Amino acid sequence: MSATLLHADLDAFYASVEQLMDSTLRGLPIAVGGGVVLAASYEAKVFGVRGGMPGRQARRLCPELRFVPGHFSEYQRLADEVFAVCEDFTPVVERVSIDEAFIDVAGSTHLFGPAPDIAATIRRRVSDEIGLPLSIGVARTKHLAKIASQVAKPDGLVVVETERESEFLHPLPVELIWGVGPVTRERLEAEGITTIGQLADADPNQLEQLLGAAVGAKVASLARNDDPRRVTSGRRVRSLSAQSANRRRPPDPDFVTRTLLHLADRVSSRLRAKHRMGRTITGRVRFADLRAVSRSVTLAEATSSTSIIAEVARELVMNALADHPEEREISLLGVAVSGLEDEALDQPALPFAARSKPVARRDLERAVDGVREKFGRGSIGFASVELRAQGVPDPFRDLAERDL
DNA sequence: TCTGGGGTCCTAGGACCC
DNA sequence: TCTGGGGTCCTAGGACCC
Repeated sequence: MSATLLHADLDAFYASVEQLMDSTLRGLPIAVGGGVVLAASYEAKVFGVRGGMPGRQARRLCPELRFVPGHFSEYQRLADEVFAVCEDFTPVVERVSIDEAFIDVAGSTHLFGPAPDIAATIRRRVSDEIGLPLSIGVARTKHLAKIASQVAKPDGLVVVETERESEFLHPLPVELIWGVGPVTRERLEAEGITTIGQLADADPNQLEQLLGAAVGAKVASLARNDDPRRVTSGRRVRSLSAQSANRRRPPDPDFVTRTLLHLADRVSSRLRAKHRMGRTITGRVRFADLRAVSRSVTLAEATSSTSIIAEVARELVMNALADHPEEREISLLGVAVSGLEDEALDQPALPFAARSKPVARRDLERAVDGVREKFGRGSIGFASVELRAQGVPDPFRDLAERDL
């Protein structure tokens, strides 16, 4: 088997788009966002600015940092253009997020040449035609290709020849393995394991002891370079959720009710748009100290109803709050729906009054969906007005919940 | 003045059934 | 009557990814 699998990853994507659209931003440390850094340019990363970082901290690290508001619909449009270029070479393109994808060119090399040449052509075309830097890793497996693209950044191409895989992999730090985050890295380091090579040599039983059966086995097999995953397009979503952080405040029942209605509305309208319903509803609360708790319940029947999801979530959150009377303030509320099923067939065209209550309610909510489709989300809705004023802009939420 | 939002998968204990 | 094992579902929490 040869190296025909590509991992393509747009560099500092949101920030690169802003620099593309406004040439005066090029070469400058910029951050997309305000209260929170959603993305930082490479010039800003040099100072230690990272995505997810509070704006204040970022300013402290880099006083000349320029904050720019996001152009969220542009991000979607440009990313789609980039991966359309990839699809000129093969239909086997698996988007894993807005800014990255796996591409299997095994069936295309007889037309377009060796995989590294295809990768170089894609990079050149994306640069010439769209103007964005794209890093690509080429290897025999997904895992190696992904690591190669990380090593290639910024704006580079790294090819891992099949006969040099161990040579490439073993000196690299363990945190480059997909699934090794801060906690796992720390645990491994405590055992003296810091490189992938050391991990590959470690006793599998010891790793399972240390990390749990599943994580231990996965990490060990990736370190030993055993990764059978194929490139596939079209996985179905397994859960949908919405949450909103707020300034610390007492859990006033009225605020909780209105916020959960808004969140339930976001989740349920997405469910209805996908013709899906869910049986398990989860309510989440985060307290002032950032400790979070959740309560969930599985219903006898799946639902996509705004009012049912909102009401159940309210009960769950109220129960969670009652279990923690010592907590005086909350900092986040969330709603999730899982256990998804395809929507049941509609009830036949009974007269409105003769339909069951849930179906009548769903018809009402569908009507709301229809108005929004025509006039925009803000045109009609549940408790959305006050929520818009706080936190992250809705266009970013829309982007985060997009379908790839 | 301690960090956004949307996801996936795993674990562990308990309930319940056979 | 007691003991045992296996399987599945549910719930709460956690690690990790983009």
